[in-house]
Amino acid sequence: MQYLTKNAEIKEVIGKLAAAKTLWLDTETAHWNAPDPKISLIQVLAEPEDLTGDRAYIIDVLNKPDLVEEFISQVMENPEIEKVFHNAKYDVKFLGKERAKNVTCTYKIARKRKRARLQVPNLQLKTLAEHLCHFSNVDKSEQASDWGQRPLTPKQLQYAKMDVVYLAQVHRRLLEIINLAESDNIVNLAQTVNNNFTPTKVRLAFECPRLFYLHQRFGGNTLFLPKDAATGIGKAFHNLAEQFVNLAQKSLEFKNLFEPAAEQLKVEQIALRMQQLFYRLAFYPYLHQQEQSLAPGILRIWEGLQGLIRRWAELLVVNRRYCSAETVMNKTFVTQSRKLEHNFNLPDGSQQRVVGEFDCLIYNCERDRLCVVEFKTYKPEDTSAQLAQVSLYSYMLKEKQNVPVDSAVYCVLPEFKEYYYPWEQLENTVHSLIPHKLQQMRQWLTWESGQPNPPPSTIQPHLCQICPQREKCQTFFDVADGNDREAEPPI
DNA sequence: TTATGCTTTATAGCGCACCG
DNA sequence: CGGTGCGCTATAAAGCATAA
Repeated sequence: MQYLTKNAEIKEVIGKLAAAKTLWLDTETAHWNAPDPKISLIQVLAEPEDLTGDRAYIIDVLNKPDLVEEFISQVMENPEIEKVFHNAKYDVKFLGKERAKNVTCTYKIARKRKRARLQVPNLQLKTLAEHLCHFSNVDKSEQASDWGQRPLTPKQLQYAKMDVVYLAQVHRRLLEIINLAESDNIVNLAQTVNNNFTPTKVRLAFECPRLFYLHQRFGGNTLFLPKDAATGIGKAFHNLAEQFVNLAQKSLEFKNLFEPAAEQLKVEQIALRMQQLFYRLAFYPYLHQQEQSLAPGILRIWEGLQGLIRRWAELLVVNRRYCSAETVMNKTFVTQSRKLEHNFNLPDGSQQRVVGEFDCLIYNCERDRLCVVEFKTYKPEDTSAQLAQVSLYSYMLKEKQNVPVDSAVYCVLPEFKEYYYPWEQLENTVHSLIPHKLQQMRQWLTWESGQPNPPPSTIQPHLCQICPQREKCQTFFDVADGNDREAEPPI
């Protein structure tokens, strides 16, 4: 350690320090409690690998404002020199304030990273030196001693030199820790990409892996629509169907329909009354808040709703035998969160998360079964893919609540038609088909143009004729895999 | 494509920990 | 003691991802 008290040697050292790239600095002040504290020492370390403080300078600047000024102008103002302090604000107050350039504060760094990684009780330099570096028995007892006295005690000088040693080490460790944390963040960020599948995507992958691939990579439509593009019908229907459930549960008029004894209830009559009620309470108001442009579609929606209500009337009449008029609605229409998620174990040992939400959940008292309902507002072209989709809903709900769950698909347009899949049938589908399919889907998505084994085209040639991305599929896969199309079934 | 909800961003106030 | 500025919290707004 060099303890500098003579003006000439101090000036010489300041001149040397002015050429440094980085300096680790600390100051001691006298009379910190008084109205005008005075700076007493400037400790400087230019060689951070010094663990003993032997290479540290202790510059005595008590009552030497001209030397302080020289230090400020030569070192503090020089933006080429990085000045590292702990709680820099305090020291900089005595060393040029806003004139100081390129100042680093380890206290600030530590605060920024405290929550993320640092496991320390507090952020004092002493604590950081002990917890982050290999120092023990860091003595801070001199910190608040009288730095205005001369001569300074050996203990004070020892403390003064070690402070910058701790500072340099703590600074180095903090930078290491930051780098670690940031590279971790990058990794985490990269893994945040969407790697979930949904039952809808699984259905699509069953219908046509290529369409699934194109949609996933480039977006675009996925619906196999025959020709009449009945736009917006699906959304409107889903909304209205949900409104019906809400109304049925809340409105007394619906409840009153089921007051008579179960044997006296006639499905046709109930259905008609519910249709009328729904028309008056929900559909008519809906009609009038819509633009007239939907007029052609709106009629079809009403037809679909009538079919739906008719079907539900049957179910309600059955359920009425098992419960009261008050409870039949709440019992039949299960309104809980429709969101589902499940991690599937794949054949290759990995896992795949599937998330999704179903349309509607009903309960059949007679069968003592829940049933997930999926609405379709167009003619289904591939019922096995549809089965795959609803089997996922059933399975995921069953896993969540640990009761068997049936599935139904209501094709409400062009006329009401129901597909019903009892759980016993679905369970087998899920176990035998889904894990393999999920694994395939994952592989398909990693396929790049030019590689072998592209996602195969649908095995149902008639779908290609109504495929919404027919041209894209042809050009993309023709270029990528010229002779592959030859192997496909003729359309 | 659209509705929904979760995430990010914006804003502001406040307490607190740091230095000697 | 005293100045400071960061992070935490609460709240609101905007953006983004996602599901069908």
